[in-house]
Amino acid sequence: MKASQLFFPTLREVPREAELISHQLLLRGGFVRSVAAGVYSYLPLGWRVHEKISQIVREEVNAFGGQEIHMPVLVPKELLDETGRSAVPVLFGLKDRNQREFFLGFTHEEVVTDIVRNTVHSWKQMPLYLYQIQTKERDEPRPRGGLIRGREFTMFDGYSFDYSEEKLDVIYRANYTAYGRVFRRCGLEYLAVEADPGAIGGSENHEFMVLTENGEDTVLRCDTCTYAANAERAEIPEPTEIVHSQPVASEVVSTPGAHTVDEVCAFLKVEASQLIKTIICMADGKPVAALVRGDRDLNLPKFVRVVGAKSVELADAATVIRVTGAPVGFAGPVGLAEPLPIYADNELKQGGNYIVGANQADAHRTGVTPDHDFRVTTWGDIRTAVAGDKCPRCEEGHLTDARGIEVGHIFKLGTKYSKDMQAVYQSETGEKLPILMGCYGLGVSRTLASAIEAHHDENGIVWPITIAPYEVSIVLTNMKDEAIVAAGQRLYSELREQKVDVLLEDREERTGVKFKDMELIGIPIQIVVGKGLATGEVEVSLRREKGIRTAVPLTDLVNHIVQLIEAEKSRLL
RNA sequence: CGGAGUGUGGCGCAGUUGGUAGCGCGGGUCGUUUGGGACGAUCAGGUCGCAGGUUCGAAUCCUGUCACUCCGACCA
Repeated sequence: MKASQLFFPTLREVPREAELISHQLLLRGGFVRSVAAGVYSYLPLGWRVHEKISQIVREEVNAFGGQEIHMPVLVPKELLDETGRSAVPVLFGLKDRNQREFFLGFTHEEVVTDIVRNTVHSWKQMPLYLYQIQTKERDEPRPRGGLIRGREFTMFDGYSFDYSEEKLDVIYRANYTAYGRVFRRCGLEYLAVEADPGAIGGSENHEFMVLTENGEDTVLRCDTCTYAANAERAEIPEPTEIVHSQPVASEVVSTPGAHTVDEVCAFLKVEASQLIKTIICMADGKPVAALVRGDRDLNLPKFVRVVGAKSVELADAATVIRVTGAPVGFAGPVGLAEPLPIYADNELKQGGNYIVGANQADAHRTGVTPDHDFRVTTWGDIRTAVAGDKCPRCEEGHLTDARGIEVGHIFKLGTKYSKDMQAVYQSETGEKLPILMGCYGLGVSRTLASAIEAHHDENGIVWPITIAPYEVSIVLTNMKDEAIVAAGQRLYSELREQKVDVLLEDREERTGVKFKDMELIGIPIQIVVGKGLATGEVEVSLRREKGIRTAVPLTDLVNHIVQLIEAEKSRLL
C-alpha cells in the first residue's frame, strides 16, 4: 500500500474523550473512530490489525481441530428462555414486525447447543470443537477505555462437545495451550489465573490476563509456587490457630460525624487494621451482618458461598437504620437493634480489642473481641485477598500483585447447558447422557487494545511485528528527487514480491511529518531512502529500538529485510 | 444506577460584570521550503449539544433534556 492512497487520518492532538493510552493512540493513529459510547468503527489500519489477530487465533485453534462456523447476531428469545438467560441484564433486545422477541448475541452457548442437539446423537460424533469470530453486543452499564470495554466488540468464542470428563479435559488443555500461543505470538506477556466463573457456571475456569500497568483487574501470584488467581477469586488460608489478645473493658466513645473507616481512624488516631467493618447485607432478602477488618474489602462472591444464598447485595440505608438502630456508618456487632446472623472473616480470629460501630449515632465502641463481646454465627473466608497474604496452595509463599486486562476466559461447562437444552447423545453402552461442554472466549478487540497498552512509547504505538498493520515502511525523504522516488518504488515492488506487508511513505509531506506518522502508527521496521542513496545505501531501523539506524546496501536490502522480519517474529515464540 | 466533570468550526481550547464569537492546529489556493510535525500570503469553515424560560438583548442567567468522559456499583 502507498501512504498517499491509504486512509489513515492521524491526529496531532489527543481527543478529549480518550483517557487510556490505547484509546488515545487508536484515535490519533487513525485506527478507529467512535460512533457512540463503547461503539467503534475500524478504519483500514485498525481493521488490518484486527484481522491479523483473528488469523493468529484461527491458526492456533485449527491446529487442534477447531472448525470455524458463523452464527447470527440475532438470537430468538425462546432459545435463551431455555437456560433462563433471557433475563441477563446486559442483553440488547428488540422485536420483529410480528412482535417476536429477539436479542442481540452476547455469547452463543444456546445457539451452538441448539445446532449440536439436532445433529449430534452419538458418542462417535465427538469430540467436536466449533468456533466463530464475531461481533458481540452487550449493553454494558459502563463502557470505558475505548476498545477495552465496549458495548459492541469482537470475540472469538469456541465451544467443545465431548462424551467424557477425560476428553473434556484434553480439549480444555489444548485450548489453554493454544491461547498461550496466541498471546505469545501477539507479543503479549500474559498470565493464566484461576477466576470466579460468575453466573456462566461450570467447574474449572481460567482467565488469561495481559499484564499491563493500566489493567482493570488485579491478579495475585505466589512468590514461591505457581499459584495465580484473580484477586476477586484468590483464597485465603485459614489461620492455623485462634489467637485473641487479652480482652480489655469495652467502652463506647464519641466519634461525631465519623462515618467511614478513614474518618474514624483520623478521629481516634488508630490504624484501619484496629477496626472491624460491619457491613449489613441482604442475603436472599434477609438481613445479615458481614465483618471484615477495617483495612479489608468484603468479597461478595465469597460471601455468597459462605452464606449459602442465591444472591447477596448491600442493604439499603432504611434497612441498616432498622436493624442497627443507628444511621449508616455506625453499625457494629454488639447491641444490634435486631438480632442478625453474624458472619466474620477468618482474619478476625486473630488480634482483638477492635473498634466497631456502637449502633448509635456518632459513637463507636472500643475493646471489642469476637466471641468474647459478641457471638460469631459463622466464620469464613469472606474478604478479598491482597498482596502479602499467604499463598493458599503452598502455604509457604506470599502473594504479590500485578495489574492485568482480561483478554480470555475459558470454562469447563460440564452439563450445565446440555441439561437445560436436552442436548444428549447415546454412549457406547446405549445410555442417553447429556453432552459435556466447554466454552472458550477470547476478546479480539480487547487483545488489540491490550497490545497497545503493553507496547507504546511517547511517540506512539510499537506494534509487535505479528500484528502490525504493515511490517515495513519505506520513507521517501524527498519526493522531488527522482532517484529517491525510483529507488523507493523499486524496493516497494521487490518487497511485495517477497510477500512483505510494506507501506510506501510517498506522501508530499515534509520528512518530519512522515517519520512522526510512521512512529505514531507503529510500523516495526523502517527503511529510509535518502542521502545514503549516493553510495548505494539505505537506512534500516526498528521501531522498538529508538534512533538506531543501520546503513544497508541496496543490493542486499530485500534479503536483509526478509531476515529481519523472521528474526522479529521468532522473538515472539 | 449513585458521585464528579465536559459539551463553542474537523481536532485542541479561550470567551470577563449578559451587548450578537475568537486563538492554535488542521483544510483550500499561491509562493518559498524539503532528513524530525516548515514559513509567508490568502480563502473557506460555527444552529455556541438540544428545548423552553428570564431579558430590549443569552455562548454567558434559570429550568428541563440529551450526549460524552472519569470514579464507584456492575461485568455471562
